[in-house]
Amino acid sequence: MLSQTAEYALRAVLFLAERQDQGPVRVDQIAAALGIPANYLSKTLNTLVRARVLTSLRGPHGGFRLAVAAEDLPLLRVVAPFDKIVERRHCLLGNPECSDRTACDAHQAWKETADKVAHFFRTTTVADIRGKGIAQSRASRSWRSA
Amino acid sequence: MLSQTAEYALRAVLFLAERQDQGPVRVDQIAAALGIPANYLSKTLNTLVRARVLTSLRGPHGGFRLAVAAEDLPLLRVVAPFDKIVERRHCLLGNPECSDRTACDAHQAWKETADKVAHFFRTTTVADIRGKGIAQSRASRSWRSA
DNA sequence: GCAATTTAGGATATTAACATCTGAATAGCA
DNA sequence: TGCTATTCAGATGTTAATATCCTAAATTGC
Repeated sequence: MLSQTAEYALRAVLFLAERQDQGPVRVDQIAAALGIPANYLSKTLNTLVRARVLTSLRGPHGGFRLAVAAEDLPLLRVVAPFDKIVERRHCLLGNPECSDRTACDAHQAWKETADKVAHFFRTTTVADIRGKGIAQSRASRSWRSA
Repeated sequence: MLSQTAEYALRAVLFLAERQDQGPVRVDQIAAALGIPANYLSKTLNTLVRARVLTSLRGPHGGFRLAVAAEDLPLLRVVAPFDKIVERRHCLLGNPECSDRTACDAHQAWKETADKVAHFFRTTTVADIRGKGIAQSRASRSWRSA
């Protein structure tokens, strides 16, 4: 579903959301806590900095922190730099010319499911899944009412 | 979403479903029609034969055909030999110890979406998406009633 | 049985994802 | 101000997925 890299990114951001008030967190701390290769995570977090999801600070007392409040950070923004979740999902069979009007055979049947997935990543924020034991996310709530 | 290989498999099976009554179809015919590398598709179709999705016939007038009626062939059976769609979807963050009872933070929020995807692949058959312009698949119908 | 055809599948390239290593920037202190 | 420890950043290597090539095995028709 998610690539390894996108999964690392998401887990790291969730970890940072927990420690948002404790100043910058070093990459080796995150890597050790989550069991992720430190140098690779460094590269991944760097990508998130360029995507304005995180801010970084070099030197002693440096590290990473969220650039946005967890409440205003949809999962899509964390994952998008690595996986083309929304775009590639438009056609199950990967047909580039497949739009809603000139639909391939699988398109209509798949569309509804794909929209659910896209909706989840767009509307669920980091804050929504930060605490443990959440019964229902913002995303699933709005589905039910839809 | 789907690996390249799984996508090839699905497109080929859909193509075969269209020609189910016209006898076996050669791999080079399928490959040419769909723009897929022929030798690679040959391997992929061979995997589907071992998975009892297709039957093959060698020699002149040989080729591939569906081993099952399109109505009785869920997309999951076509895709499963290549991608672990259902299994890996249990936890968004790939935590192997993450079950429904000891859920990771993201689990509950993700579960509902993942179930939708799994349900689509399990309940949508090749026949459901064979014809063009299908308004609503079997899968989406049952969601609405749920 | 022989030749033509077509799948089966092993061996080999190529590409992209994943992981590791070296270098650049910052902060604090002498 | 310049030195050193610290930490992020970008370049380099490694593995797995994708694609190609080539030979073997099976089937048909003559």
